[in-house]
Amino acid sequence: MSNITLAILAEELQLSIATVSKALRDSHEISTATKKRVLKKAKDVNYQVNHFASSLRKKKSKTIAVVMPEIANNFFSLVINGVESVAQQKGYHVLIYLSHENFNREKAITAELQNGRVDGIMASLSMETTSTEHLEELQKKNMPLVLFDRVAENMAVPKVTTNDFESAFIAVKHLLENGCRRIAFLSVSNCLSINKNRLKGYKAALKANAVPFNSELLVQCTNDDAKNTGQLKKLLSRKKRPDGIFASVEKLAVPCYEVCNELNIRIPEDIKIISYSNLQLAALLAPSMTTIAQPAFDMGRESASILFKLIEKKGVSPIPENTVLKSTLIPRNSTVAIHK
Amino acid sequence: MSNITLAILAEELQLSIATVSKALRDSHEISTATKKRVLKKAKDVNYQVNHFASSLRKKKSKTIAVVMPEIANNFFSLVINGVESVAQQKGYHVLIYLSHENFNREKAITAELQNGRVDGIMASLSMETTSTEHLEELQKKNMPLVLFDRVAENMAVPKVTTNDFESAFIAVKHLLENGCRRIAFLSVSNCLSINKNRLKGYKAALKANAVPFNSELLVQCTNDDAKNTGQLKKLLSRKKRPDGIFASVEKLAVPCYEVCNELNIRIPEDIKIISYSNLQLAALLAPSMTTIAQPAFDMGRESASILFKLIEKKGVSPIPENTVLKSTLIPRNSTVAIHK
DNA sequence: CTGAAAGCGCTTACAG
DNA sequence: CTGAAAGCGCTTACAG
Repeated sequence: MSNITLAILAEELQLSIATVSKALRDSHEISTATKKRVLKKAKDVNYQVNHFASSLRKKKSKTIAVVMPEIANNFFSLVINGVESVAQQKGYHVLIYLSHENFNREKAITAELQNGRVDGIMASLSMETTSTEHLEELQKKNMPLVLFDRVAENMAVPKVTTNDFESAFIAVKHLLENGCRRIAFLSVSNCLSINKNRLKGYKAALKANAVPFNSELLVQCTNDDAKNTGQLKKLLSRKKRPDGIFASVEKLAVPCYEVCNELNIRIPEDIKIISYSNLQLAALLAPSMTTIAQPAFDMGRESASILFKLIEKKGVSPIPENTVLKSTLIPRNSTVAIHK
Repeated sequence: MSNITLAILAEELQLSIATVSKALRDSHEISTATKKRVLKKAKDVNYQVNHFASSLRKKKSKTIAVVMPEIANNFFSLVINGVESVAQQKGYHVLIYLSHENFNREKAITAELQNGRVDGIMASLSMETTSTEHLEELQKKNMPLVLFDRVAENMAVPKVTTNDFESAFIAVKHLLENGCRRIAFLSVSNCLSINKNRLKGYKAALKANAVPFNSELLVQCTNDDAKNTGQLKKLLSRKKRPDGIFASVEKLAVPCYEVCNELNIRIPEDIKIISYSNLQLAALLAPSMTTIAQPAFDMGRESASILFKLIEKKGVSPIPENTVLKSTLIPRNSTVAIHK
């Protein structure tokens, strides 16, 4: 990367570096004629500001980091899409880091981001994350931080979530109304607030319908697909097996379908399934899957907007706001009541 | 972001900045005792090297950019996953840029990356891209560049692709063997080499089976989902409608299913469908979809590895290598022959 | 309106 | 083994 510097430009134009620099950033101190000359030359030789020098001097990087558990997942890639849409518009660059649901990895990532490489951070926590010291470290350094979806409720930072209690309540109510009485709640971690809220919604729906809560129907899954499938097989092989499944993550729904196929359990006749998912394809499954769609793109866009406000210290209330977006229940054939 | 600098560290340790800097990077010039002291202190106060100062000085950013058409797509998110796996291991940071299949956006992105912000670039071209001047600009500046999947064949840079001719040949052969005679090829752009190769494979398979080529069955799709659906509706409403569909992109297969449902065209009885796709879920569709799975994760990992070699100028042959990975045909129910 | 100079925080060739 | 000094390429307060 041999590059053109301000010094070279200044030399060729017979101007000082300062003048060229100011002309390039359209300073009012510089005459229009000079600006024109400089701009033309800069364009001709394809001059590009050295980002490191500029960032070092200005102490701003115009870069944000998005830290999340994974990316090969419709939800998170839609989030990135949303983030990119704002970032691009505001001239920010987006670094991506994946924790792979691993707490230590998440800690290592946030530790590395403290050196000013980024102006702000968006994070969605790993399923293993129970402590928030690594995030508080960022706060202490005044690093703008926004949490999304899988947030730490106790932290005083802006959070963007969906209405987890409500959507779980509605989903479980939907299952109950379609005749389910033994509804298994598949979750991915019981540490995260998102799951706590969904569990609360689940319990509240049961209570509202006078269905007793049964802790045996809470299944905690992991990041290991094979293990999860095994666990589900066990669950669905029980004598008193569930007649409804409420999956808190898209990736848990797929093995449910697979295990049901394998064990000849009919959906929705024998068991009804509903899952959080953003896949359009859910409509084409056999049977089509009832889903709760989270506004993933909007979450990304919203989180990024808040982060940029925070970075630019514009219109930010001293008390961090919680933004709660609404998920949508999309009823399909995996939960319809079968009238015999 | 109030930060600890080398100067502060040096002050507290009563050492020179140079010594502290060298100690931190484990220079052989520094005594073990001093190194220990410095390292301990650095850890205590959570010192982090300022990335911009360091990058400016060393002219290396330890950052790469991945430029691609979109991300809310299983293929590209799996690619990112692969990239991240190598980047993380090699201590590189990953910037993501989306062209949204827009040529001008792609040009703007690559133009912005010329200022040394990144040490290298991985790119997959937009469906609108027909000229490669913007990439040649990067080459001229000696920016390490690797193209993947949607590559510009004429450029002398390392390319990572899949065996598109072969996989198309096999897919079309599969359709022919299952009785199809009028096979529609849905493509996304005829500029990209990937499509040219797939088209060649398509034609070769027809020829090998003595089925005449019919240009009416080539359907060029766009980035506009609604438009594509309309086009497909027209195609499938024709009197002499196709009896087989070969979709070159995952996102074209889904509307095929939808339109078939709408028009009461049975899959696979009336029409057989095969598509490039990496979705596991394809197995759970109604009917399960025959796919050609591209090794997306491997492509990401491989491209990134080559890029890092290029950056570090280790073991790079003067002639850029073409890496061709193999896709896999996974036969499912959307293409099985129905024996009456 | 233009320019000289300081300094952002680091790394490294050189001196001692 | 340690340190003084130059310099990466930029921005900006200040002088003229």
